Amino acid sequence: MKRKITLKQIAKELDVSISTVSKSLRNSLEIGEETRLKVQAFAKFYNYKPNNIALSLKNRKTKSIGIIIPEIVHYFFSTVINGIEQVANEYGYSVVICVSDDSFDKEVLNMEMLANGSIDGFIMSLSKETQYKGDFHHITEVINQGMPVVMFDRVTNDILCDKVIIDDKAAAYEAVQSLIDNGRKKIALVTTVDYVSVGKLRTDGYEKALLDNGIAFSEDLIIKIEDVDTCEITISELLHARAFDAVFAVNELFAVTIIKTANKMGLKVPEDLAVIAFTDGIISKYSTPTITTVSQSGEKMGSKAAKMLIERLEAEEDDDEEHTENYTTEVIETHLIKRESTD
Amino acid sequence: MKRKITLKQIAKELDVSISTVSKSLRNSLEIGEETRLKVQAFAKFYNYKPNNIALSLKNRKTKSIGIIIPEIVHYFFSTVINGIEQVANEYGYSVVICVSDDSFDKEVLNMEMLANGSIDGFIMSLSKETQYKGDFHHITEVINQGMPVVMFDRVTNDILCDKVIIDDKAAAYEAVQSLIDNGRKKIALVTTVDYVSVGKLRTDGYEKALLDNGIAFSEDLIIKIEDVDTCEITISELLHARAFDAVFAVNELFAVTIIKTANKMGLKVPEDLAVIAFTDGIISKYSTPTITTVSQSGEKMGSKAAKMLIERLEAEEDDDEEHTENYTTEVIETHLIKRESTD
DNA sequence: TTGGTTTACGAAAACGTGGTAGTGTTGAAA
DNA sequence: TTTCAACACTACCACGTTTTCGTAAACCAA
Repeated sequence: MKRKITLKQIAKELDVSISTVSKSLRNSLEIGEETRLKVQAFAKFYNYKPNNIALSLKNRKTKSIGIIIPEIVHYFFSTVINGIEQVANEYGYSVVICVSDDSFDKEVLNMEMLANGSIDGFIMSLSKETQYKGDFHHITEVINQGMPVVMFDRVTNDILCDKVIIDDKAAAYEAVQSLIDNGRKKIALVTTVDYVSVGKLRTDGYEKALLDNGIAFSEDLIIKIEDVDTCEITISELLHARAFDAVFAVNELFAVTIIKTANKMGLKVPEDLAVIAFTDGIISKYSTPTITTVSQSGEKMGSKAAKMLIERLEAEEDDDEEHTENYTTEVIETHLIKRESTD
Repeated sequence: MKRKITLKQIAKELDVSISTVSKSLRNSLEIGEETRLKVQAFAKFYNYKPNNIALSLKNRKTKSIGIIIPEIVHYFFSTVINGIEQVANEYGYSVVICVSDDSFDKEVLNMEMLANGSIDGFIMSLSKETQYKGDFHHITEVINQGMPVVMFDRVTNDILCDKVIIDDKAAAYEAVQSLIDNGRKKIALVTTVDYVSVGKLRTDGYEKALLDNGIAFSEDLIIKIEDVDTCEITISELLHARAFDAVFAVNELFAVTIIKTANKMGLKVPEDLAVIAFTDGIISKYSTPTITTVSQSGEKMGSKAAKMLIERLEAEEDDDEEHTENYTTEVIETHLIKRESTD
C-alpha cells in the first residue's frame, strides 16, 4: 500500500526543491527543460495528483457545493439533485448533500457543519419546520459570511438571495382552469398545512381560478392533510357525499390515494371524478389510470439553481468581494401533462 | 459582511499568540483563567468555529464519505443514500454524492475527483458499464492507496473489500416458490441483460426454484429487457400466446408495465396472471393492483454500509496503518411483501 | 574586469489548525 | 543568594500547495 505521493516526496526523491517540482508540473518556463521533464515523468509514474484539501486551503475555495433538502427519498427532490449534480460536475464541482428530514434543528446543524469551510455555497429547500417557525437566522448568518445561497421551491421572502421557483399560483390556476373547461363545477382542493409556502400559493391559484369563473369558493372543499396515511377516511366521507366531481391535489401521493379511494367506492376516474396532481412523478406515470399532472421540472430547477450558484461563485473570484447584490428569482415554466385521470 | 474569524485574527485582536488562543478554546490548563475566559468570550461573540479544511489537512481526514451510485432518481438508491446519510450524520460525517449515470468513465472520473483527499472512504454500487467491462482498476487503485471501500448491491468478486448485499438468489427463489405454491405452472422471468450482477443472480434463483419443483426451465420464458420503453411489444406477444400464468420481474418498473399490458388485453391480475417484483418501491405500493414485492431494504443496506465504513475508518485511526484485512460481506435479509398482484 | 541580463533554481510565506517544546518571570524553598 | 518549580505564555513545526521574491552562476557587451 502506497500512500498518495506529495510534492515534498517527489522533491526529496529527485533532490530538488518543492517549488521546482510544483513549477515543473505546472509547466513553468522558469524551470529548465531537462529538470522539468524529469519531474513530470517521475510524477506521472507515481500518478501524482495534487491534494484537494491543500488546494482548498490555499485557494480558499473547495469546489464543492452543499445541498440541504428536506427529504431524499422523494421523486421531486431527487430530480433536483440530479439537475444540480450534472451542472456541478460539468463545472468541476462536487456536491455534498445533507437531509434536514423536515426538522429545523437538523437544518441548522447541517448548515453549520458545512459552513465552516467545507463548501463554497448552498443550494437549499426549506424544511417544513423552518417554514413553520419562520426562523431563518442560520441562513442569514451564512449569507453574511459571504457565502452565496440559492433557494429553490420552498423559499421565503424573508431572505434576500437567488431563488429558483415555479409559479405555483399560475400553475395551480391553469390546472383548475382546465378542470373547469371540461365542465367540472365542484372542484376540491387537497393540500398540505398552510405554512408550507408552496401549499399556500397553490391554494391561492385554485381560489383565483374558481372566482374568475364565477364559481363559489368554499372552505368545505379544501382538505388539508397532515399525514397521508390517515387521510383516506376524510376523503371517503367527502366522496360519499358526492361533494365534488373533480380534485386538484397538491402532490401525486394525495392524488393516487384519492383515486384508489374513489375506485373502492365504485366511482370511476375520470368519468365520475377528474383528478389533477401537482408534481409530475413516477407514481402519476404508472398509476392506473395514469394521472394528469403539473410538471414541476425538478431537473431544470436543479440545473438552473446550480448555474446561478456557480456563476456567482466564479464572479466573486474576479470582482473579489465587490458586492453587487443583484439577487434574481428565476421562475421555471410548468405545463400540464394530460393523462388518463382527466377527460 | 464579516468573513469567518480565524485563530490568527482573534490572537491579533486580543494581542496574544495564536497558540494561546487555540489552547484557551480547548480549555488547556496551560493558560491562566483570566486569559482563557477572555479569549473564550471573544470567540463566542464572533462565533468562532474552526475551519474544517485546515483541520482536514492537519488531521489527514476529512470526516466525509463519498458515495458513487449509478442513478439518484431511483427509489432503491435514494433509500440507500438515506440510510447512509443518517448513520454518517450520527457519527459526524458528511456525505458527498456522485452519480455515475451507469457510465464507466464517469465512475472513474468521479472516483478520481474524490480520491485526492476530499473524502476518507467510499461507498459505491457499480455502474452497468463497469460491470460489463469488468474493469475495476480505479477501485483497486483507491484501495491500494489505503482508502477503504464498501460496495453494495451491485458488487464484484474481483475486488476484495467490505460488501453489503442481499441474497439475490435466495430472494428470487423464495418469490418464485411462492408463485408455485399458489399453483402457478408457467412462470416467466422478466430480467435485464446478463452483465448486471444482480440480474444474473436473480435468474439463478428463478431457475433453481423451477427445477426444485420439477418444472421445466425454458429459455423462451426468460425475457431480457434492455429498454423499458420498447418492451411492451415483446410482452404482449407472449401474453397473447398465453405462454405464462405468472411473472417474476426483477424490478417494479417491468412489473407495472406487464400489468398494464395485461390489463389492456383484458387479462386480470392476479386471476389470469400473478406478478411479483423485486425491489419494493413506491410504484408497487401505489399501482393498481398493488404489487407483491421482494423488499430490498435499501435503508438497511445503506446504514449497514455506512457503519462498516466508519468502523474501519475509526479503527485505522488507532492501529494506524496496521493492516488486518479481514473483509466481510454482509447479507441483508429480504422478505416477501404480499400485495394484490398475487393471490 | 566590470556591470548587467539571463537562466535555473531555492527559500519562504501563506492558507488555518493543533501539539510539543521552549522561554521568561515569579515566588518559595534550600 | 541560589535553585527549582510552577505558571503563563510564545515559538515552531507539520499538513500540501502555490507563488513571490531572492540569488547564484553563466553569459554577454563594453
